Amino acid sequence: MTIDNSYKDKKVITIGVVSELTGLSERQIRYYEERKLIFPERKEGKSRKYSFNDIETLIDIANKIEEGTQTYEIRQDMIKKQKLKDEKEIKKQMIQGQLNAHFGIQKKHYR
Amino acid sequence: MTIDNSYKDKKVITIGVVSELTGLSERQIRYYEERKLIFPERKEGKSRKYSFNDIETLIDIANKIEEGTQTYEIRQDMIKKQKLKDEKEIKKQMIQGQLNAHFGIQKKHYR
DNA sequence: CGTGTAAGGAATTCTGACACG
DNA sequence: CGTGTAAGGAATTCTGACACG
Repeated sequence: MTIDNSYKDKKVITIGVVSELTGLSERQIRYYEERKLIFPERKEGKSRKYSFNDIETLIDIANKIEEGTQTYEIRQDMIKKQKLKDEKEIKKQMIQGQLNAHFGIQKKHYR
Repeated sequence: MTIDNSYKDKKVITIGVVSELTGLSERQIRYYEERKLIFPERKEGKSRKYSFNDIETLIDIANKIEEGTQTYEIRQDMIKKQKLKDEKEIKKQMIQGQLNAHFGIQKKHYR
């Protein structure tokens, strides 16, 4: 689940290819960026570069819009989901911290 | 080993990005194509598109050339390796065929 | 042989704006 | 609100060629 993100997350695809792959117009793709739904990379005033992950996100966005969802709502949902994810991560780290405090040093004995 | 080739093999990257990612000049990248070492995709007279796999291949090529290997030799090696791979695949299928001929139908009884 | 470069053209991408609904 | 489009400019890519070694 955390393996091979190397390719999926690399922002290397131009908007033309993204358009072909998603079936969306370049106008739509740029607009969803304006509405803060996707975040292509841009080096020194150059052209936008997208990742395979961005493409999947775009397909999800397109589906939701077809269902009548507004970009604002989509954004709220994305923020909410991210928040939940962050909280889980923090909890996980806290529990790990507790465990380490109690058993961290002893661990060495087992190995 | 056969999972997630979906991204690695998709030809979606322009030559400019490939150049950045490999450190090779566009001239070099096009030349290696001329020497049949890489095979970008081109739709209707459009620009070349490369995959992440192509990028890895290019890095290997660059290393070999630095060592003094000529493009012709690199190509021969690639052909040889491909041949070995094909032969293994055929053998595998033949053995599978034999097994199926003997036990193929009975398999159903076990399940 | 492998690579650089200048040349001219074609295709791509970008932005800001007007339009419609 | 979400999307199309024409407009003009900038950046990208392409090919064939000459150059060097």
